[in-house]
Amino acid sequence: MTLMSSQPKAADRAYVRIRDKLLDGEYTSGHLLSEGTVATDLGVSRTPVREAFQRLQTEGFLRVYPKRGAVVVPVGPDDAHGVLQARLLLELFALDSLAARGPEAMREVGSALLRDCEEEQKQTTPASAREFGREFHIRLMRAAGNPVLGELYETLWNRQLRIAAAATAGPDHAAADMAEHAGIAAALHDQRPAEARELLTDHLAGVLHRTGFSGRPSLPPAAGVDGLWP
Amino acid sequence: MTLMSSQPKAADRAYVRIRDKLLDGEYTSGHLLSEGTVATDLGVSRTPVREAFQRLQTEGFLRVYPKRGAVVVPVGPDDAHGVLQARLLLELFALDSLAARGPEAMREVGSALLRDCEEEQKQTTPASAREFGREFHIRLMRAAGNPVLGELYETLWNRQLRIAAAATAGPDHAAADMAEHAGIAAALHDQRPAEARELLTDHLAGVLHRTGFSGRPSLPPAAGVDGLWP
DNA sequence: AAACGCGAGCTTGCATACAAGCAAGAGTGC
DNA sequence: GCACTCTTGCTTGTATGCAAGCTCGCGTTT
Repeated sequence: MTLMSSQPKAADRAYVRIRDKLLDGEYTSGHLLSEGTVATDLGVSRTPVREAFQRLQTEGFLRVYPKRGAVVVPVGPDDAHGVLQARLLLELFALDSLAARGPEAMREVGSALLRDCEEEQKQTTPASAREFGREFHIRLMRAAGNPVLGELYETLWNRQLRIAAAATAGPDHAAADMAEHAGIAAALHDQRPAEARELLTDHLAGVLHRTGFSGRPSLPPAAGVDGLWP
Repeated sequence: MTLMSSQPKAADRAYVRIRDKLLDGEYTSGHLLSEGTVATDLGVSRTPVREAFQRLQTEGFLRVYPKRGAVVVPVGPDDAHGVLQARLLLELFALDSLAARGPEAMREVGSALLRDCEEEQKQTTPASAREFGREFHIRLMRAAGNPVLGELYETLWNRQLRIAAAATAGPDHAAADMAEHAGIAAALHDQRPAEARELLTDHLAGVLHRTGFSGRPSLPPAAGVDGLWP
């Protein structure tokens, strides 16, 4: 009889451990790592590691070269800006969808988020703060009512983990994040969608800035509206 | 010496063949298929099939249940509407980004797309039409200049393949698609971004409608603009 | 007759063995 | 000294063996 009850699969454990090593900088950008070495490093066979490599490749962490190995893809300013712009596009869409569903929907979602923000602020740890940020934005995204975009956003979040890693590693940017989250939730609760939009834009700009990158994510204006072309 | 020169990996072949079987309806929605049967069916071992299953799961074709098998996820009206709305969001963003880059950028991209549209129309086959549609929209998306969103869009396209399969299988919806594509390209070429936006919206609505689903994909208005809440 | 238990046959998950490809370096011929 | 080749060690890709889990149905028991 086995002592382990309902153990998560070795492939999942390998995925998490490798991802953490990537986020902690143990595997540095540009480094070439092989299935075999990682497998012996984790104490498992190559098969689960291979599975984890594929997941990490689809999420943008690794790039697997046939018969060569997998390189840790470096994350640069372009990637950071691209991810934040994508988040801005999707999350503003979520806000607009929520607003279009009516004031009571906004109030409901806003109050729930606000309550959990306060709950988290009571006793927060770096780990819980990181997890809360993920929950906050994913719940906001789900409020749009489009499951397809919700799933897309989750992969997007995994992509930005490496970018955000630098941020959460800093002083306590978590506090700033939390305050901005609460502000967005409050604006939703008070049914001021325009303010929520501005606060969200500022929040993502803040995230980008706190990670050490310059610039400010923005979306292009709707093409063809008066004034775009004189 | 081996007769096969630079053979693509068996895993890739398995992926394509399984995906085609899914698109052709050989594997019907809700059907439970196992690695072993598919492996013997394709004449390879379970390992490449397993790899293909994972890819197909991330793309929304299959859902793998531990120790049970993989079920072909059914695609319903909600999925169709969600995918088309997501496409609308991303592609309108691409148009706006392109317009923001200036008139000459629009003209350049539009003329290139228009030229290839005419090239395709000269001699088209069902297979080439399907491939051309993919190329058209992906190139449009890449014109936005955000690689992250570009990759996201590709996964989105793979997701909509099952939805579009019904459409391309129909009479000759390909002709309608092609005409609408050309219209969008022409609007870009003539530097009328507002018209391009409308034509793209109509095009996606047409795709949804031709697949047998009702409704029309739309985006919510920007929240907080005057008139949203009286 | 009904309910319970348990084993057969399926499945996946992981480890390992084997083949093939790529790169770099040692060695040889010039 | 230089160039060329071949070997050696690494890597991935695929097949296979084995253990464990989940279902279902048959047999036994009550």
